[in-house]
Amino acid sequence: MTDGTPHFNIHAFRNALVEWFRREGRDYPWRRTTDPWHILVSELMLQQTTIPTVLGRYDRWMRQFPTPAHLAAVDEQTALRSWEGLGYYRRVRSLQAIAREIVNEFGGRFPDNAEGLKRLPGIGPYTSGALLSFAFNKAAPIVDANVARVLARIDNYSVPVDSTEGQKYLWSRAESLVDPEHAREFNSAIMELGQTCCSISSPDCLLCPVRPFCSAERPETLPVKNPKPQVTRVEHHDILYIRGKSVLLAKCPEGKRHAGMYRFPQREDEHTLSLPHVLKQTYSITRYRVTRYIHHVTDTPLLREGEEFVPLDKIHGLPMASPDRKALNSPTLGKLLDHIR
DNA sequence: AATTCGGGGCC
DNA sequence: GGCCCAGAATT
Repeated sequence: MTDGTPHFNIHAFRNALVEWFRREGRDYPWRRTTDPWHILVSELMLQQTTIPTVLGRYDRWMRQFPTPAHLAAVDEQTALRSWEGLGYYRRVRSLQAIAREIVNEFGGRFPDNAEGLKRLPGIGPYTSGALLSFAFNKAAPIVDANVARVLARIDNYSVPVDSTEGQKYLWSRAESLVDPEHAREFNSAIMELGQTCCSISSPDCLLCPVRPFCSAERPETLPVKNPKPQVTRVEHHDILYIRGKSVLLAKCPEGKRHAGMYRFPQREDEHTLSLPHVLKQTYSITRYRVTRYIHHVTDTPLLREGEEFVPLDKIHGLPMASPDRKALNSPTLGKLLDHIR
């Protein structure tokens, strides 16, 4: 059933969804504000990151950087350190670049149109629509994983939602559905529906406010997605080398993964590999399944580009990826580092 | 059109 | 362990 059929009354659909949201919608910090800076921070944090994770970080970030000027004023290292643990660190670089542009070029004001917003780094179709609707209450469409799931089910649409054709269809559909009178609430509502009634594996259609408008025959089988890339297993060998009260760390180069962040130096030579490891970790990063060994080196290693000795009391302030921070805070390494504390 | 970029939470 | 996510940028 689509809005071309006599059964689909678009006004009734919008009203049912918005009224349900007014009753049942959950309270998030980013739903208590229309300040574009606060909305922008929440949207960048939430890109490919779950609400529970962001809830644990959002308020602290907003206290530290209450305005674009606050983030614009600190160095990149500080921004990365504050983002630590959230991953996809390009997001915080984009956020800081936006903050500086807003302050220095736009007199502290955000663009309120899609063309202006999409020119900013890290802002694509979704985040642009989110800012326009959540901050400015403009009738811009949004399509995220929640909206894609809801729309695919409502239309019983079985083309992969992550295909070009699927994306084109969903964006067009979202644009035709968004309520021009209540854009902010409508977009919040359709996302909320995807998180609650219209969840992935066990949709609760009995509680769904828009069930009369839904064509899904087997909702749990929708949406269809393209297959994921295969997981590759890799092994990394890194070193812990202590000199005086300092530890040898490497700064990750620009343009690569974890750019600007610090890590334990990598060594894959036979001598290092022959040393027993003091720590073994396994973790996943994007499509890689990593087994990582940290070897305790006592002979002075040859220093490489980007490697430097960092006093132990300075390491806390440097940005590190989660596995490295966890390694540093592990009891095993902690015991070794206690000697130089 | 495919790949790169993290990490935590959940099952 | 595998799966998922309030995506965007790059190749």
